[in-house]
Amino acid sequence: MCGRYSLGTELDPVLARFGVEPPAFPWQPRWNIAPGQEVPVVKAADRRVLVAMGWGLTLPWAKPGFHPINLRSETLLAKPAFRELGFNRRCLLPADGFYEWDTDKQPWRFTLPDGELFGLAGVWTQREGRYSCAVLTRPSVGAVAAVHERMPLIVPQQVEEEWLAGTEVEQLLDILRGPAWVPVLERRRVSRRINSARAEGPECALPWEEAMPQDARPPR
DNA sequence: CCAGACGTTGTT
DNA sequence: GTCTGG
DNA sequence: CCAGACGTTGTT
DNA sequence: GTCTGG
Repeated sequence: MCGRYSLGTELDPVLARFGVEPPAFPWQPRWNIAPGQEVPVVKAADRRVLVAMGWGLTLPWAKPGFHPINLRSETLLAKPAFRELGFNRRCLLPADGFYEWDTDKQPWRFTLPDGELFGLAGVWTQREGRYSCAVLTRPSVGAVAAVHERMPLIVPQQVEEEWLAGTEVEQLLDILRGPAWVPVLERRRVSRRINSARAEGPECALPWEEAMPQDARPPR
């Protein structure tokens, strides 16, 4: 799945890459974005806008404590509770990396080859004036598959506009998971300091080997 | 009809 | 809200 | 996702 | 074990 990601860049590259105006909220490069936190999200309005959303959906009918951070892209449109979000409330979560833990609880970081920015597919809600969002997931492919069964759904730049504003959502979801768009991701094992959601800074992306010796004795 | 669930992952 | 199960 | 807490009363 | 917080 996708329970931690990064956006360790200044604001300007994000504005340029996603074609949005500067947001109303303050900007901080982030290397350890965790569920429950406020995250920058691109959604379509009159134009694209960059707004702050809580990661974890707040739904009008849900009991407190029910805040899905991921939704399966394969079943999204079939689920009564979520299909409306898939059709009408899609968004992108700008990222420059995401983290997955392997079966031995070791964290790995995934990026595009040149550290390029990319968008994670998401859906959003608004409740009492506050936005919230969830990241769509898919079965892992490529470099991720050896680490974890599931990974976030990445929206290639070529289809971002259709993702945000298009109407053929069902087809688009299939295409995004199809062989034409298998993302080329680089992988590296990173320091276990990422485990704590309080950790922050570029050190969160440090290769495991360089984080020795504190990482020399992993748990289990 | 009303009541109850509605998510993911991984682990058992 | 909307669907399923009883 | 992982880490960390998981209780109460009364007093400061 | 299970829930909350980040």
